Amino acid sequence: MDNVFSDVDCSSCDYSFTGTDDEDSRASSPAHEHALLQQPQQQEHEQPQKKKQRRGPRARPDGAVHVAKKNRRLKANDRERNRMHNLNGALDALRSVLPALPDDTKLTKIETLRFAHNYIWALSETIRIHDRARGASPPSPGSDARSWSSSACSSASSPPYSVSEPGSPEAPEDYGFVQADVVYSYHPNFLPYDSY
DNA sequence: TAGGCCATCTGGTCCT
DNA sequence: AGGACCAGATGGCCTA
Repeated sequence: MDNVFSDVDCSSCDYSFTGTDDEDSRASSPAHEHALLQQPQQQEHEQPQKKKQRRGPRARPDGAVHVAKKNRRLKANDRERNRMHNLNGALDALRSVLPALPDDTKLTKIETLRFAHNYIWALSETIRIHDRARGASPPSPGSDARSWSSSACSSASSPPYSVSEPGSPEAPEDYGFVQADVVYSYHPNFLPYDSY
């Protein structure tokens, strides 16, 4: 719930100003100089002998333009950071509604997505089987999650899996949950990663 | 120490 | 023009 940013520890925030830059790192804004210029990549590949050549004496634009450019970049970095934090928050929220693994290990991002996918599918299967058992009554109108499961999975086919990736399951049994009633006894040792 | 996972930066592209 | 989104690159941390 409130662990939305739990995995965003600030261990990675201890930016050390490396002072290297391809462009120019001197235009650091005091507001977030902590987020600034973690540009190790440029430094990393800087050849000791061959100094990285600028494109010419005019490669560096005049100060004002350059500073404006730099500021835009910094703002973009900030937004991007925020965006990723939001994404991680959503991922955490997703983790919080998934059954917890016994060893309390935190699912990785990809595992979370796969697990959620499997879990939704399994729950949908449960509902479908339950509905069928109650007299083959069609899914109630307006049913949301069921709609796709009853249409796309009308014959217990695999859930719609838009993210095609190598080894992505084609058959339901590849999803870790073979029978829908298995959901009731959700297997605590289910390792989503292994299914792929 | 290699490999996996992650956060961040960055430049490109698309959209409003 | 500026923001959102995306993918590649990079370096840090952790674990087998």
